[in-house]
Amino acid sequence: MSLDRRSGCPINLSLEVFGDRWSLIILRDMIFGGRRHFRELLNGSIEGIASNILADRLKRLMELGMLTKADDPSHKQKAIYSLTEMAITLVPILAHLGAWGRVWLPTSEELSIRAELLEKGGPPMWEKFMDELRHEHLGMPLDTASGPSVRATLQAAYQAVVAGKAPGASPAA
Amino acid sequence: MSLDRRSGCPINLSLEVFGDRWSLIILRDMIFGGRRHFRELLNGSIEGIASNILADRLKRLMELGMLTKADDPSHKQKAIYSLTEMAITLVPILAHLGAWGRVWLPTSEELSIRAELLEKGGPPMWEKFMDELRHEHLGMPLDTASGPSVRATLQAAYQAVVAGKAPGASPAA
DNA sequence: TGCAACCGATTGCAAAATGCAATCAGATTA
DNA sequence: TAATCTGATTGCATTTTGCAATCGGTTGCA
Repeated sequence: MSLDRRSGCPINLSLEVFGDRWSLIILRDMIFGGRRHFRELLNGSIEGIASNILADRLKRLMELGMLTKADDPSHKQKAIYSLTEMAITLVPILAHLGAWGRVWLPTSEELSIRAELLEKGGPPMWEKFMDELRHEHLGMPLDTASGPSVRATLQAAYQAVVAGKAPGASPAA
Repeated sequence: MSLDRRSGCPINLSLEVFGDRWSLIILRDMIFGGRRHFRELLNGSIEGIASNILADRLKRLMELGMLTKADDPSHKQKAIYSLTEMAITLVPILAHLGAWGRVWLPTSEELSIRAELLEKGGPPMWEKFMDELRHEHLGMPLDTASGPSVRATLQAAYQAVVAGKAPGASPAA
């Protein structure tokens, strides 16, 4: 896909790539949620994307070089979507965006705990996370002695908050 | 203005604020271009925003707490728009966004030189810039012995590139 | 073998957002 | 007083979005 190219300004061009209401949501679910299939993205995101919009955005993101698509060997009709390096390098931007939104917007506690952790982890954590994504999506080698994955760490924090808020659950899990 | 609040996720809420094609362009022109009036924003941006969209987005950004509007004392019919702290803290995000776009998208040299400088300046430069914006827009005191303003520095670099590219101009300015 | 469930989409349609040009009333300038 | 500039507003055609239904093929299970 070619950009409209309203101007050659880096900010404008970035907006032409993901300056809509869904592209970055899809990337967020792939990056932080680990989703790789159409249905996972369709049913997984709390915002409830429509299937035609999802199909359109996946196609667009592929044409822009942010995603690739491959056949899932285990299921003949399943397609598996992978992030490219171009998309993986969005991690610091998403971290900043999450941090900004957490400060200025009415975020919910359980959904902002991950942004908080990612902010506190800072660039070292982002780099570790990007390496893990490169491993998952690009098949790059991964440093073995690196402890639990960043995604697992973020997910555990999320679960802890949800458990703490759920009625009857043990807050001191 | 109330957000649609598709979800309380910080990234989603951030997208609901400026996840469209124009809001961040307007903020970019105010932050980096120093534009404060309707006409400056209308005619100044190279992307060419329509006046009804500009009016709508200014209103929306005001309702979201990103901008304020006041009468310009020098011209009775002129309105002057100011950034709030909420908008000023977008500077690091814009810096990251510009850096990302410069790497991955077909940016033009003259329009990406500012992003490059801002990236090289890093957080210290961003902080200085934000302080200058707080001075301009919020009337905060400014450290006096701080040299030329960040905006002037960025603008000078832009002019130098433009002069170097212009036929007949002196590249070694 | 049958059959329901699931796969990645596609289609049709109404509603909303966008882009564009013309226009507005008041204030300023010449 | 006439032209120009101010921040908008209006009307209208085009585009995008949101939503529900549906599609042909695949899979898992009885």
